[in-house]
Amino acid sequence: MGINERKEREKQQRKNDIIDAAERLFFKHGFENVSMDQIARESELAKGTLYLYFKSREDLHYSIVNRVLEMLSKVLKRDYDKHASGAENLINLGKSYIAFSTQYPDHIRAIMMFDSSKFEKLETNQSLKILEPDSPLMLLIHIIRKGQMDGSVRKDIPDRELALILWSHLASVLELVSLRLPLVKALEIDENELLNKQFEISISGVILKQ
Amino acid sequence: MGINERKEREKQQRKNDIIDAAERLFFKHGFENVSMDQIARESELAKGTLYLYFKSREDLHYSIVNRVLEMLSKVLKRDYDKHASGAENLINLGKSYIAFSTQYPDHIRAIMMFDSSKFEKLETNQSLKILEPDSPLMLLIHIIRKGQMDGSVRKDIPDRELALILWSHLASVLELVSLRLPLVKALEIDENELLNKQFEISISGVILKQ
DNA sequence: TATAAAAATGACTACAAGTCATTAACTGAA
DNA sequence: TTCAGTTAATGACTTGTAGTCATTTTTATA
Repeated sequence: MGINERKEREKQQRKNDIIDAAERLFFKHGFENVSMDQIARESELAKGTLYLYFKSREDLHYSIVNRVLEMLSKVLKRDYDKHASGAENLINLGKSYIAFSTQYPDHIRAIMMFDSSKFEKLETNQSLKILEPDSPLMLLIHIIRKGQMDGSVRKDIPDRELALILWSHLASVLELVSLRLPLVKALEIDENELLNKQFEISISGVILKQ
Repeated sequence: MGINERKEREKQQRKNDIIDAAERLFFKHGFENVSMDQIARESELAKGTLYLYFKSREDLHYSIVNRVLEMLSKVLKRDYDKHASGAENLINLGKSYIAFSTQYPDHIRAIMMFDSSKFEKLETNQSLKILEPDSPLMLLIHIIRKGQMDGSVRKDIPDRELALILWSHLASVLELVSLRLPLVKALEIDENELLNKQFEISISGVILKQ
């Protein structure tokens, strides 16, 4: 059945086109300031059509987020070194994430703007993507487990718990820098230094000195 | 002019009454699900009146947040021990904050739900309240500075920077617990343990062993 | 008691999310 | 080719809500 395959491909393509259009507008004007009508116009479709591909505005937003997470995931995996220790990988992962956020500030903003309290407005499977094997969080858990095995990471806290803590630590400072920069500036703090220092603090609480 | 004073007092009172009403509804239904009309009804005023006291819905939300921060500030100050070292005070402050969040989960939710990207919709002076001398953040900076003076806290990172990092670390895990509990549960993690472990991790990266 | 100032009102406007009856495009069989 | 059935797309419409403002009510003052 070649036709059904083609249709499926076209459907995915269209979905991607809509996400592209939404992303363009979002990066330009900020998500808050972009309406579904505008997205429809930008993607050269009627508004109703958007709702054939996305359950809600939130769902569309999350699709952008999700694509960013996939990008991030690829970068993090690329930098993963299977011969290095868990601790080394942990440090690399943090650095990669920070580099990514410097390179794609708009994309990071998109992630940080997503309000997770609206999970119920998503297509049913969407919200569980963070728990899929390929997600950044899962990679982090894997690295921590590895570090606990090779003795370079503390063992007294379960891997999943440690991962969640490190992830949210880094994310919180990224959020500070990408959404609350005025506050950071008001305290006369350099945002890059802030990111690096925070990273050093939480990493030093987790890896074991050899 | 006793009359003007009385009027000012009544104005503040009314403002507080509106915040009370909004808070009741918010705690009951979640902020997203409460309209200005409902708040008007609950506070037995017309909708237009609300806008005499608050510039916008966001401004009203922030006023709730602000009152919570004042509560928190009082608690933290009460637990401040001027005879203890900076490090000890730092640990106490963290514990107090965590205890507060356990005691008043709704209030913490209100803080965490506030979207700081909407600062421009606030009454002009509102957004700067975090930088006022009495705020929790400023108390934290003070404690860190003290610790740096008495040698119980690392000196290589400026006080303001360290404070912001610690604050956002703790806040991020609180957010996880108060807004993203399903994720925490999906990873089979106990939320109280998560809070305590995260606290231990970031604090150990900051205080100096004697 | 009259007048001015301040406070409160709620009908109204503007705008955006989401729906759905209708129309258009495509497909596969006759 | 044609046509019926299916799938995709449309956009006018509904619904809900934030915020406004001309009007009314209340309060202070002379």
